[in-house]
Amino acid sequence: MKTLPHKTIERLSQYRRALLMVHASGKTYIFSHEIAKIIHITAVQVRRDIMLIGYTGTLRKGYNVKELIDLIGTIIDSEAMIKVCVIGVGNLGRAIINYFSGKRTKLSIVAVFDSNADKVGKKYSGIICHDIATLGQVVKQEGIKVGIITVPADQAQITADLLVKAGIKGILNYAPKSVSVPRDVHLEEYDMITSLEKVAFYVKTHLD
Amino acid sequence: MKTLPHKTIERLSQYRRALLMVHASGKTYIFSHEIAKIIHITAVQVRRDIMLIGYTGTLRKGYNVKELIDLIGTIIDSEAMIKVCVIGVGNLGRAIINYFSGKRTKLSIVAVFDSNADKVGKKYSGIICHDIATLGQVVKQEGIKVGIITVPADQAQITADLLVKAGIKGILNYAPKSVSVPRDVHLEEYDMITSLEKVAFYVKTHLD
DNA sequence: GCGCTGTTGTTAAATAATTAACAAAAGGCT
DNA sequence: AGCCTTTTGTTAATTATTTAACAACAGCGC
Repeated sequence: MKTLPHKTIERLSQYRRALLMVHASGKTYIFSHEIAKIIHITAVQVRRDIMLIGYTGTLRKGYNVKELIDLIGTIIDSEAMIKVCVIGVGNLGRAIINYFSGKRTKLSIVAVFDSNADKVGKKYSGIICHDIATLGQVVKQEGIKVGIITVPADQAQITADLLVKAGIKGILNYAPKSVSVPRDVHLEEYDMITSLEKVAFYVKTHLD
Repeated sequence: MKTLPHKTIERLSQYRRALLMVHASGKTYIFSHEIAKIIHITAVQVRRDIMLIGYTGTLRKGYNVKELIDLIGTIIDSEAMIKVCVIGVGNLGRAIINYFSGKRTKLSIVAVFDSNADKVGKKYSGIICHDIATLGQVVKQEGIKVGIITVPADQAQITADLLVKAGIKGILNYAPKSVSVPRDVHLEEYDMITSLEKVAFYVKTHLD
């Protein structure tokens, strides 16, 4: 299969989440427009994405929910479990740990790091907090592949460097400062202030 | 000016953040490639965005940092202060309140809501927490225009409905469930699990 | 002064993503 | 059976965004 569009990858994750809920409710087949409704996009886009991953539904019955969930799993999940760590146990770090724990079988937060001595040794949602000084060691030992940065802006780059040095392959950066990483490390960045300012912008222009 | 691309709006917010730092460091002029370096994008894109907002730099000197900051302000900020509220004082809600308070002059979180009686009446980063039952009243009274949803997934839609009914014009939804709103309310949604799964996907494909 | 270098502003080309269009087929209805 | 409706799968068109290309020009070195 040729490479999937980035946006399709994101939507596949959303489709799965929606389908899991639908599946839990006992429904076995679903139409493209029903999926579209849940995610608030168009049915065409759903069908197109599903076409891209090579799945085929049944005419006039729609897609088999279970099969589609499983297929999306084979596309976006790794065969082996991917281990994740969170650096920075502030409110945001705790929100992520708490919110994420146990939600996915192939993706798991296995370690948390902080520089604050009061937090080291404590458990957060069952995951023990290590001293950030031990990051390299723990990451290598556990085979952690992804790091989520939730430290203050001024420590973002240092943290990213530490992660890269430890052999991490993917970084999700929530610090309000862009970091640089080598080409072979996948980086996603998200800043809440930017999003809020964007909403405010459209609210403003709408008021005019 | 014709309408700016959505992506440009996002970048303007990032440019401003970067420029504020540069300004604080005492630098008065900056080249497009310097801005690009900070944000990790290309210089062409920076110049193009700046062209779109109608600013003109000085050849061989670059852009006047202060002027550019101010111009971006006139584009993305509202003339009057835009008031924002947060619904859901869990870890994520607190992270946002804490992180955002006092960062912008034209955008301010003025109220927080929760349904948990233990939280109502308490202050978070100086902002008092109201009972969610009073949301409509407070929003109207204060003239709040934007709401940030940080409640659990199963309460997301109810919360969105409440906000819309109260007359909110923009919503930033962090609950892991898409909500529907009328056409005239601007909606941004962001889900951390989707982002994490996306990173994991690219890490996986890189390992192959 | 003249050519060289570096930088902007802008138009054009390329790439990415969404939306439209529609043939094909399954099932219901008469 | 024949027709109508619904839904998929796919190709084509459209729209959005990024990237490339390059003219213009300011200042520097000689």
